[in-house]
Amino acid sequence: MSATNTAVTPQVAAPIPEGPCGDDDCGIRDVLDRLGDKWTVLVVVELAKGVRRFRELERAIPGISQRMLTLTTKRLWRDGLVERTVYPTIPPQVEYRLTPVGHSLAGMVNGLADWSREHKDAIATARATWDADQEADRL
Amino acid sequence: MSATNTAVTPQVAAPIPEGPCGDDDCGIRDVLDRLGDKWTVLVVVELAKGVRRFRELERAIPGISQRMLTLTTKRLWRDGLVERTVYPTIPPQVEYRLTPVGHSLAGMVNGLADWSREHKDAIATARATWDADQEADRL
DNA sequence: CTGGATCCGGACTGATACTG
DNA sequence: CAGTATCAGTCCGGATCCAG
Repeated sequence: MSATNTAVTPQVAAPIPEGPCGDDDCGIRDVLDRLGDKWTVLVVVELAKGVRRFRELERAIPGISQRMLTLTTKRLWRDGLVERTVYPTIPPQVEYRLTPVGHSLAGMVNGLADWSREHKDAIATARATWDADQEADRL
Repeated sequence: MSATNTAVTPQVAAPIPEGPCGDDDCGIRDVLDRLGDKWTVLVVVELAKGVRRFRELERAIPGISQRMLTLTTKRLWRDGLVERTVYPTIPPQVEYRLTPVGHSLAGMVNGLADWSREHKDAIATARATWDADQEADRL
């Protein structure tokens, strides 16, 4: 961090060659990186329905592992999208709920879900057609 | 897929063996898997501005490799989100442009971008605060 | 109940070299 | 210019065991 002495530092310390950011691709990445991972969206959707405890989330999202649930909720918590309330009882009890920002994200996600449902068939069809064409071309 | 005798051909017959699918997490995965990978969004955003050739896309998206651009465009093409026009000239020339469906996706993406820009700071702040708190707790 | 720590296999990505 | 093929490095996700 001390810029005073670091004369050379042959490190590849140039991983921020971001350039474009001209119109639309500015902070998109931040959001999509999160939406990209399998579970974040599902957790958000589930929490959009109301307050949930750890176990409840786990049960509500078939296939998620404790590890992933922990990581996902932690990230959402860290980003201020989820509020985490701990009751120091025995056994422990932790409640998760969306913050206002989290709710707005849930809104976006629902928009995506709508789009997805709306174009799902079209995409599937296009894909099938494409595959068929490729097959045909090779023969 | 050549259905020889399919009398009815239940196109959408697949009831989607998904477990939950109760409200919102039906086909979301399909879309987000695509939005998740680093480049798809950027390509879509770029193509939303107009027709682009391969090289143009490559230049417009700093950091993308030919390989990734090829894969990304191919996937979008396959899904019917992008149209691919080949001019058998010398040298070859290939144009990419969004299909109507692709444009609607671009619309969604822009919505995400707006949301992202709107809450970017809030998230950054929350994250910083969170990190600080964690630090504090350990001391 | 909640969640941290570790091991490990698979998927995705990027760099490079080659073809038409 | 447009695209394919190969290879190696990285990271994510899942399973498991352990702790408060």
